Amino acid sequence: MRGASAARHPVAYEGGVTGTPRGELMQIGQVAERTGLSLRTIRFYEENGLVIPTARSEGGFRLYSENEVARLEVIKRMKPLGFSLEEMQELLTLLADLNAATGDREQLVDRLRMFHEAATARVTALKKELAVAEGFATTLAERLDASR
Amino acid sequence: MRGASAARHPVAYEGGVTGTPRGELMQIGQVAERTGLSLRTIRFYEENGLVIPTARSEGGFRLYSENEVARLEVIKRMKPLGFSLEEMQELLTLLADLNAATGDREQLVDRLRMFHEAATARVTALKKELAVAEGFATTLAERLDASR
DNA sequence: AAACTCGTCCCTCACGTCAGGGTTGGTTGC
DNA sequence: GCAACCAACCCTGACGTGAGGGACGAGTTT
Repeated sequence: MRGASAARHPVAYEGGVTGTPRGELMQIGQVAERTGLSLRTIRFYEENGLVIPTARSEGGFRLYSENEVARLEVIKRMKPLGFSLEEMQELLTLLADLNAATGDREQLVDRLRMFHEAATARVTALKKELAVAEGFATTLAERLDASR
Repeated sequence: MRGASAARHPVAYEGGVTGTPRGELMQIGQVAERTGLSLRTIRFYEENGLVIPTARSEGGFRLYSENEVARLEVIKRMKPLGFSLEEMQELLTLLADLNAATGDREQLVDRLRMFHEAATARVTALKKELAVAEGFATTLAERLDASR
């Protein structure tokens, strides 16, 4: 059995002591476990250029570093905003570019502003949805009460 | 041109004075206008047994009564709860059956309770999503601030 | 004639699911 | 000391799903 088997079950996967001694690469299953995403989803994200493994094993296994995991976590945070995968990719590279502090920040910041606007718009939409959902839930509750 | 043209735009569709003189049937376009759903969506709902026109014209046009419009409004209220069309249909008939006060209410009420539970669960999920969305939005705002 | 509607068909998005085969790495048998 | 084996893991590819969107050519209403 492989070392993975030890981490497969509830044996702690803590910082570098047992599991993956910092700097080591993990394969897709471990990434899925840590991010809560499905293997299929992670592969799908790759198909769409969102998260590309840093390496492949001899036999073709995807190998990821902490970097990719972080990227996936960001994506998870973006999801409720309802952006498409394409938009998420754009935003991710946009943020990276901004961090890289390359020349013409103007355009970048402009696009960032647009994303921010879209985000707040979506937030208000979500609030509205939530209100409707709550309303319907209480309607159901009343019906329940009525027919008791 | 149909009388609809007047109502097509923000002319109020108020109680039976101008528009559709109570008791009259309307065709799909008018229903779409009133509910804010697309024609395609309404037809799609029919395909799935959710809302069936009370009648058809000689030539096959769908004709709806206020009843159907009400049903569509209920569906609209359900949507944020994330139920599938099948579940929505079930819930709709369930509510109708309950109103009809037929025999074995026990089972019906039980199912209703399940729906209510699902609804509240979904509400908490929505709240969580909203929180994440808000969090990300402020993250974006901070980035914007930082690169100003 | 203009506006409206019909049914049919293919498209989208973000995955789920299934099939069939390959890889990894530890343990056995020789 | 090394081939065989095994379980767990992973691969690609293809098709399915849910909830519609869009386009089309033809028919209907007004």
